[in-house]
Amino acid sequence: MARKKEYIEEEVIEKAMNLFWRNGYETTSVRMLEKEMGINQFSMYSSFGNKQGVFLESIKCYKKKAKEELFDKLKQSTNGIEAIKEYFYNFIEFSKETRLNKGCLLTNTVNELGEYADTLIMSEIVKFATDVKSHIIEKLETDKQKDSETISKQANYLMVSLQGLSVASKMFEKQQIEDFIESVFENL
Amino acid sequence: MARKKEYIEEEVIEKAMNLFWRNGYETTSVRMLEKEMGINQFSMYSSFGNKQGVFLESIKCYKKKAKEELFDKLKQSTNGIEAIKEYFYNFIEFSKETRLNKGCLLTNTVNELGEYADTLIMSEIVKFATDVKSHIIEKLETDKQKDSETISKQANYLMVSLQGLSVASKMFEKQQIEDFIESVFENL
DNA sequence: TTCAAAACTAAGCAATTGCTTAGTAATAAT
DNA sequence: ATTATTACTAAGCAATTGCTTAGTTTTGAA
Repeated sequence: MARKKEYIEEEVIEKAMNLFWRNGYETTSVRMLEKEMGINQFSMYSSFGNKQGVFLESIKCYKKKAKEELFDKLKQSTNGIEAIKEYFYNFIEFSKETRLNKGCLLTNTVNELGEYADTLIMSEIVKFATDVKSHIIEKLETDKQKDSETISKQANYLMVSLQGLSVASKMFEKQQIEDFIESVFENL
Repeated sequence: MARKKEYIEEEVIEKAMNLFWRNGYETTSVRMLEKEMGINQFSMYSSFGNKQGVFLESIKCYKKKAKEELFDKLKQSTNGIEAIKEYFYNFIEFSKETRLNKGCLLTNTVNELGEYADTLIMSEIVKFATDVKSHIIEKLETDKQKDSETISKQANYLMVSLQGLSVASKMFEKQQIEDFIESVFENL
């Protein structure tokens, strides 16, 4: 009855996600998205509603990639704290760009949009952060000697360190980043 | 011979700086600057050339404030590592906004503009980061027992931690931030 | 083969962006 | 008082923003 789409939504969203990741939300225009996704504006709007819709789908795509390449590996690993350290190094690989890294898409976004960010976008970011933290807590809890207060404090410590890693890897060299990761885990 | 300016450049730049700090570079429009600075676009352009010029002057203003409220205090203090910890807490106070903080203006900027940032702006950011690091190294060196390799590694660790603090304080609550600072200094 | 439904192209919309310019008002040495 | 110099107001510039719409093409059930 009706004409078929000439693109696969998941495929073009992955392209959009990568552009947002490299470029940020505000400075990525609909024209740039058009080019990168390889589809017309009409198609974009009919598939995803508006620019924010494209971004929300991009976040979903990012979460999926992060799950596959970061969270699943963390869960599978059995060597406690060392597994979290591996997670830090995996994140650096995950967010690698050219010479410098592109950070975490969601950390970048909260840093760019701040508290004026759209409610929908913000709640997705908060959900993601909660997820990451719970994965870290889960790993910390494999050490039965730690009381819950220690776990909470160490989880906060690691979460903020991870944020630092995300931003710092966008402007610092490899050596400084590795110094940082090693130092973070020296005392746990 | 000629008419007098009806504003003091340093005064209106401080207002511009605060707007950029709260709002970011790209999302701050010339119209918003006009309102905040209380001067006409013509005056803005005749005093500072263009939007980038206003921002570069805002960076100078930020550096001056940071020197007065952060670096000078750090230099004066004599209690080694503890002084750096004080610096971390002072930064939180320095960047306080409403419920959440507004981070470091320069960290925000590098995170927003990335490597595509204007050369002039980027070099100001790098210079600032170098300054901060040298202040930290200077404080670390007061402990004569530390060899230069330890100092370098600890300086990198503290620099990235500071970046993490800047970003994390924009989205995390006070408790998590304080947990982080305490943990950072537990092992030094 | 017909035809309604959906997807395409491309032109165009109002609003906003950074920036400029034409015209007027204030200043102080002459 | 005149005059050259600078600062002001406010209107307007082209370019870009996110988004829409008019018109055409493809599709497959009837």
